Amino acid sequence: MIVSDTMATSAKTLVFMDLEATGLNNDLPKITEICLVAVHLSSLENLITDEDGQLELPRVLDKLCLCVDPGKPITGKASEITGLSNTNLDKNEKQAFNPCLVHLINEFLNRQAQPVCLVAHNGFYYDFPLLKTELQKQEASLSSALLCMDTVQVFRFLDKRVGKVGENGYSLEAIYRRTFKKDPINSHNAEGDVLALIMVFLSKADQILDTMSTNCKRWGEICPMYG
DNA sequence: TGCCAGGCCCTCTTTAGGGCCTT
Repeated sequence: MIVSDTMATSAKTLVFMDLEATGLNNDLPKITEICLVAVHLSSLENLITDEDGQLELPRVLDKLCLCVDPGKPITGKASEITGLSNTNLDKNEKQAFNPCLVHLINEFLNRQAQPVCLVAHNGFYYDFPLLKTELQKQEASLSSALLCMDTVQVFRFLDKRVGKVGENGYSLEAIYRRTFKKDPINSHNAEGDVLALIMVFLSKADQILDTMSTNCKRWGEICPMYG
Protein backbone atom coordinates (compact mmCIF):
# COMPACT_ATOMS: atom_id res chain seq x y z
CA MET A 1 0.00 0.00 0.00
CA ILE A 2 1.38 3.36 -1.00
CA VAL A 3 0.71 6.44 1.09
CA SER A 4 0.85 9.81 -0.62
CA ASP A 5 4.31 11.41 -0.65
CA THR A 6 3.04 14.49 1.13
CA MET A 7 1.70 12.54 4.07
CA ALA A 8 4.50 10.00 4.47
CA THR A 9 7.49 12.22 4.03
CA SER A 10 6.04 14.77 6.41
CA ALA A 11 6.35 12.40 9.40
CA LYS A 12 8.25 14.40 11.98
CA THR A 13 8.63 11.69 14.59
CA LEU A 14 9.38 7.99 14.24
CA VAL A 15 8.21 5.91 17.19
CA PHE A 16 10.06 2.60 17.25
CA MET A 17 8.00 -0.13 18.85
CA ASP A 18 8.43 -3.67 20.12
CA LEU A 19 6.02 -5.98 21.89
CA GLU A 20 6.77 -9.08 23.91
CA ALA A 21 3.78 -11.37 24.20
CA THR A 22 2.51 -14.75 25.35
CA GLY A 23 3.13 -16.39 21.98
CA LEU A 24 2.87 -16.07 18.20
CA ASN A 25 -0.16 -15.35 16.00
CA ASN A 26 -1.62 -18.86 16.25
CA ASP A 27 -1.52 -18.68 20.06
CA LEU A 28 -3.92 -15.70 20.09
CA PRO A 29 -1.26 -13.85 22.06
CA LYS A 30 -1.65 -11.15 24.70
CA ILE A 31 0.99 -8.47 25.29
CA THR A 32 3.42 -8.96 28.20
CA GLU A 33 5.66 -5.94 27.54
CA ILE A 34 5.48 -2.86 25.34
CA CYS A 35 8.26 -0.44 24.51
CA LEU A 36 7.91 2.75 22.47
CA VAL A 37 10.91 4.98 21.75
CA ALA A 38 10.32 8.26 19.92
CA VAL A 39 13.02 9.76 17.70
CA HIS A 40 12.58 13.15 16.02
CA LEU A 41 13.35 13.42 12.31
CA SER A 42 16.11 15.86 13.19
CA SER A 43 18.03 13.10 14.99
CA LEU A 44 17.68 10.79 11.98
CA GLU A 45 19.01 13.41 9.58
CA ASN A 46 21.93 14.46 11.82
CA LEU A 47 23.61 11.26 12.94
CA ILE A 48 26.14 11.24 15.75
CA THR A 49 29.21 9.00 15.95
CA ASP A 50 31.74 8.24 18.66
CA GLU A 51 35.48 8.93 18.39
CA ASP A 52 35.91 5.67 16.39
CA GLY A 53 33.28 6.75 13.89
CA GLN A 54 30.73 4.23 15.22
CA LEU A 55 27.07 5.23 15.12
CA GLU A 56 25.56 6.24 18.44
CA LEU A 57 21.96 6.38 19.60
CA PRO A 58 20.48 9.88 19.45
CA ARG A 59 20.75 11.73 22.78
CA VAL A 60 17.16 12.98 22.69
CA LEU A 61 14.81 10.00 23.04
CA ASP A 62 11.41 9.64 24.70
CA LYS A 63 10.79 6.13 26.06
CA LEU A 64 7.72 4.34 27.31
CA CYS A 65 8.40 0.79 28.51
CA LEU A 66 5.87 -1.17 30.55
CA CYS A 67 5.35 -4.77 31.58
CA VAL A 68 1.79 -6.05 31.32
CA ASP A 69 -0.16 -8.87 33.00
CA PRO A 70 -1.39 -10.82 29.95
CA GLY A 71 -4.22 -12.57 31.81
CA LYS A 72 -3.43 -15.86 30.10
CA PRO A 73 -0.62 -18.43 30.28
CA ILE A 74 2.63 -17.45 28.59
CA THR A 75 3.88 -20.27 26.34
CA GLY A 76 7.06 -21.99 27.49
CA LYS A 77 8.97 -20.78 24.44
CA ALA A 78 7.83 -17.15 24.87
CA SER A 79 8.74 -17.23 28.55
CA GLU A 80 12.14 -18.72 27.75
CA ILE A 81 13.11 -16.08 25.19
CA THR A 82 11.60 -13.00 26.88
CA GLY A 83 12.39 -13.84 30.52
CA LEU A 84 8.82 -12.87 31.40
CA SER A 85 6.66 -15.45 33.18
CA ASN A 86 3.19 -15.35 34.68
CA THR A 87 4.95 -15.80 38.05
CA ASN A 88 7.33 -12.83 37.84
CA LEU A 89 4.65 -10.55 36.35
CA ASP A 90 2.23 -11.58 39.15
CA LYS A 91 4.86 -11.13 41.86
CA ASN A 92 5.57 -7.63 40.58
CA GLU A 93 1.84 -6.86 40.55
CA LYS A 94 1.81 -5.74 36.91
CA GLN A 95 -1.53 -4.46 35.67
CA ALA A 96 -3.44 -5.77 32.66
CA PHE A 97 -3.67 -3.98 29.31
CA ASN A 98 -6.26 -1.55 30.72
CA PRO A 99 -7.64 1.96 30.04
CA CYS A 100 -4.71 3.48 31.94
CA LEU A 101 -2.25 1.91 29.49
CA VAL A 102 -4.37 3.01 26.52
CA HIS A 103 -4.25 6.55 27.90
CA LEU A 104 -0.46 6.39 28.41
CA ILE A 105 0.16 5.17 24.85
CA ASN A 106 -2.09 7.81 23.31
CA GLU A 107 -0.63 10.63 25.40
CA PHE A 108 2.93 9.44 24.65
CA LEU A 109 2.15 9.62 20.93
CA ASN A 110 0.33 12.96 21.31
CA ARG A 111 3.40 14.50 22.99
CA GLN A 112 5.52 13.90 19.89
CA ALA A 113 5.90 16.31 17.00
CA GLN A 114 3.21 15.31 14.49
CA PRO A 115 2.75 13.43 12.22
CA VAL A 116 4.06 10.24 13.83
CA CYS A 117 5.11 7.03 12.09
CA LEU A 118 5.24 3.79 14.13
CA VAL A 119 8.13 1.53 13.16
CA ALA A 120 8.35 -2.17 14.07
CA HIS A 121 10.22 -5.20 12.77
CA ASN A 122 7.62 -7.48 11.12
CA GLY A 123 5.19 -4.86 12.38
CA PHE A 124 2.62 -5.41 9.60
CA TYR A 125 2.12 -9.05 10.60
CA TYR A 126 2.79 -9.05 14.33
CA ASP A 127 3.21 -5.91 16.46
CA PHE A 128 0.65 -3.63 14.80
CA PRO A 129 -2.16 -6.24 14.48
CA LEU A 130 -1.56 -7.41 18.07
CA LEU A 131 -1.63 -3.86 19.44
CA LYS A 132 -4.80 -3.22 17.45
CA THR A 133 -6.43 -6.32 18.96
CA GLU A 134 -5.54 -5.23 22.51
CA LEU A 135 -6.85 -1.71 21.84
CA GLN A 136 -10.09 -3.06 20.37
CA LYS A 137 -10.68 -5.12 23.51
CA GLN A 138 -10.57 -1.79 25.37
CA GLU A 139 -12.86 -0.22 22.75
CA ALA A 140 -10.00 2.17 22.00
CA SER A 141 -7.91 3.14 19.00
CA LEU A 142 -5.00 5.30 17.93
CA SER A 143 -5.10 8.42 15.78
CA SER A 144 -6.14 7.70 12.20
CA ALA A 145 -3.37 10.08 11.10
CA LEU A 146 -0.77 7.65 12.45
CA LEU A 147 1.52 6.01 9.89
CA CYS A 148 3.13 2.56 10.20
CA MET A 149 6.30 1.06 8.76
CA ASP A 150 7.59 -2.53 8.81
CA THR A 151 11.39 -2.73 8.75
CA VAL A 152 11.43 -6.33 7.46
CA GLN A 153 9.78 -5.01 4.30
CA VAL A 154 12.03 -1.95 4.23
CA PHE A 155 15.31 -3.86 4.47
CA ARG A 156 14.17 -6.41 1.88
CA PHE A 157 13.11 -3.53 -0.38
CA LEU A 158 16.47 -1.75 -0.08
CA ASP A 159 18.44 -4.93 -0.84
CA LYS A 160 16.19 -5.91 -3.73
CA ARG A 161 16.65 -2.47 -5.26
CA VAL A 162 20.37 -3.15 -5.65
CA GLY A 163 19.96 -6.84 -6.55
CA LYS A 164 21.10 -8.20 -3.19
CA VAL A 165 19.64 -10.70 -0.73
CA GLY A 166 20.43 -10.45 2.97
CA GLU A 167 22.78 -13.24 4.03
CA ASN A 168 21.18 -15.20 6.89
CA GLY A 169 17.82 -13.52 6.34
CA TYR A 170 16.06 -10.47 7.70
CA SER A 171 15.56 -11.17 11.39
CA LEU A 172 16.47 -8.16 13.52
CA GLU A 173 19.40 -10.13 14.93
CA ALA A 174 20.69 -11.05 11.46
CA ILE A 175 20.45 -7.47 10.16
CA TYR A 176 22.16 -6.15 13.31
CA ARG A 177 25.01 -8.69 12.96
CA ARG A 178 25.51 -7.87 9.27
CA THR A 179 25.57 -4.16 10.03
CA PHE A 180 27.66 -3.98 13.19
CA LYS A 181 29.60 -7.32 13.14
CA LYS A 182 28.47 -8.09 16.69
CA ASP A 183 25.44 -9.41 18.57
CA PRO A 184 22.68 -7.05 19.69
CA ILE A 185 22.41 -6.40 23.43
CA ASN A 186 19.36 -7.57 25.42
CA SER A 187 17.60 -9.42 22.61
CA HIS A 188 13.92 -10.18 23.37
CA ASN A 189 13.77 -7.52 26.01
CA ALA A 190 11.35 -5.01 24.46
CA GLU A 191 13.63 -2.03 25.06
CA GLY A 192 16.73 -3.96 23.88
CA ASP A 193 15.02 -4.90 20.62
CA VAL A 194 13.78 -1.34 20.07
CA LEU A 195 17.27 0.12 20.58
CA ALA A 196 18.74 -2.49 18.20
CA LEU A 197 16.04 -1.58 15.68
CA ILE A 198 16.88 2.12 15.98
CA MET A 199 20.57 1.38 15.38
CA VAL A 200 19.98 -0.64 12.18
CA PHE A 201 17.51 2.02 11.02
CA LEU A 202 20.13 4.74 11.61
CA SER A 203 22.66 2.79 9.55
CA LYS A 204 20.42 3.29 6.49
CA ALA A 205 18.37 6.26 7.65
CA ASP A 206 18.90 8.35 4.52
CA GLN A 207 17.77 5.55 2.18
CA ILE A 208 14.82 4.57 4.38
CA LEU A 209 13.57 8.14 4.72
CA ASP A 210 13.84 8.56 0.96
CA THR A 211 11.60 5.56 0.35
CA MET A 212 9.07 6.04 3.15
CA SER A 213 6.22 6.74 0.76
CA THR A 214 6.45 3.22 -0.71
CA ASN A 215 6.82 1.44 2.62
CA CYS A 216 4.19 3.04 4.89
CA LYS A 217 0.59 2.18 5.69
CA ARG A 218 -1.96 4.11 7.65
CA TRP A 219 -2.93 2.79 11.09
CA GLY A 220 -6.48 2.44 9.79
CA GLU A 221 -5.32 -0.12 7.22
CA ILE A 222 -3.94 -2.48 9.88
CA CYS A 223 -6.28 -5.39 10.61
CA PRO A 224 -6.48 -6.79 14.15
CA MET A 225 -4.64 -10.08 14.65
CA TYR A 226 -7.81 -11.69 16.03
CA GLY A 227 -10.92 -10.94 18.05
C1' DT B 1 -16.55 -24.65 20.50
C1' DG B 2 -12.56 -24.53 17.68
C1' DC B 3 -10.05 -22.30 14.65
C1' DC B 4 -7.02 -18.50 13.53
C1' DA B 5 -1.06 -14.38 9.57
C1' DG B 6 0.42 -13.42 5.12
C1' DG B 7 3.38 -11.12 1.61
C1' DC B 8 7.76 -12.18 0.14
C1' DC B 9 11.49 -15.08 -1.26
C1' DC B 10 13.85 -19.32 -2.79
C1' DT B 11 14.04 -23.43 -5.45
C1' DC B 12 14.28 -29.89 -6.42
C1' DT B 13 9.64 -23.37 -9.72
C1' DT B 14 6.42 -20.89 -12.93
C1' DT B 15 0.20 -26.05 -13.62
C1' DA B 16 3.98 -25.23 -6.31
C1' DG B 17 5.42 -25.74 -1.87
C1' DG B 18 7.66 -24.38 2.06
C1' DG B 19 10.29 -21.21 5.06
C1' DC B 20 10.82 -16.56 6.74
C1' DC B 21 9.61 -13.08 10.45
C1' DT B 22 7.40 -11.60 14.82
C1' DT B 23 6.57 -14.32 20.76
